Amino acid sequence: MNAPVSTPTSAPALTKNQSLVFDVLTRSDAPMSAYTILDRLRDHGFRAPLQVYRALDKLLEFGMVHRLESLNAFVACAHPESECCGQGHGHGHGTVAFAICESCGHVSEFHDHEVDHRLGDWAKAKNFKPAKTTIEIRGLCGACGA
Amino acid sequence: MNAPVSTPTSAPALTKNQSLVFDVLTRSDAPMSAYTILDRLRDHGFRAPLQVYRALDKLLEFGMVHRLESLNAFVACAHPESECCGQGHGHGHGTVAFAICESCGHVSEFHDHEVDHRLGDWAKAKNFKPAKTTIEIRGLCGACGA
DNA sequence: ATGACACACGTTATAGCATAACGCAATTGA
DNA sequence: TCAATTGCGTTATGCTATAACGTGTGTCAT
Ligand SMILES: [Zn+2]
Ligand SMILES: [Zn+2]
Ligand SMILES: [Zn+2]
Ligand SMILES: [Zn+2]
Repeated sequence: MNAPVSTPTSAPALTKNQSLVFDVLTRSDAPMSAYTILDRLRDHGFRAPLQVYRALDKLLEFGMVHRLESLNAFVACAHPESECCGQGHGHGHGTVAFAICESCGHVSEFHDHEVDHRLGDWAKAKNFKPAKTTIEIRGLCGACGA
Repeated sequence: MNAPVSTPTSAPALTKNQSLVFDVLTRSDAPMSAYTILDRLRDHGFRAPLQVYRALDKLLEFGMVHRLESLNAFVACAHPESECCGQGHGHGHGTVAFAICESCGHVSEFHDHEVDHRLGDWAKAKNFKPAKTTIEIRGLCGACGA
């Protein structure tokens, strides 16, 4: 009874908990910490952090959610579904960057091919095998900037 | 008696605690968490996390130490002291990137002008005012890679 | 000198983020 | 049917970071 529920749409089937977490993140206009998500889902039966973390682990694996390392928080993926450097797993997007407004909390997700290549070249030159790349710009968005 | 001690060399004068923390980080060949630093300094009178965090805050401000967001850990700056995009504060280096080996823990700090500009251009186009940029590549270093 | 101020420090307590370890239930596939 | 896998719920624990309080010490203007 806890198995993922298949849908007629695309994307991997989500379990109930995964759907709940994903919905909360999707509706939010700012990153959320795992504990904030937990609080939003108390009414839906969530009682412990692990319920959230387990769902997040899967959503991250599916590429439907991103973790913001500099914030210890999570956002729903904002990709237009299909991007240039599809790289195999899940949603299929390569390295992505985030611009995080420290005033209003808004996050812009974007991909810059050039940056990606440039870092790839450095890695190749140093014989470094990249697994996951984090790019986060903290600052003030257009609406909040002086 | 707790004021910074002036030295004949360059760089800002460090207090005793700041020096101790910086020395530990400098001697380490891998990033250290604040609590690991604390443990290393018990013999020197450190008893509480705040002693470490306060020293780290200053060292970060001076640009002598960097925080690795994806690791919640800290490293001594590995710059050759003077770099291209000096940007005012402290040591005077612009945005820097880190390649972190997930096997041996070794960290390479580098600066890529092109990447820096590219992200700057994106920000300018979006009217986003960057304050601090994080770039971290996790993977396997040349020595550890298959 | 004396007071105001800034700053480093030490201590205790608390807040916030993340995982370990256990056992149960349902699904899958041999 | 049996074993392997996956998701789930619960309790306890560990790691990371800061709040709030008070102390001592230099600096500098009065
Ligand atoms: Zn995305
Ligand atoms: Zn904003
Ligand atoms: Zn540096
Ligand atoms: Zn290595």
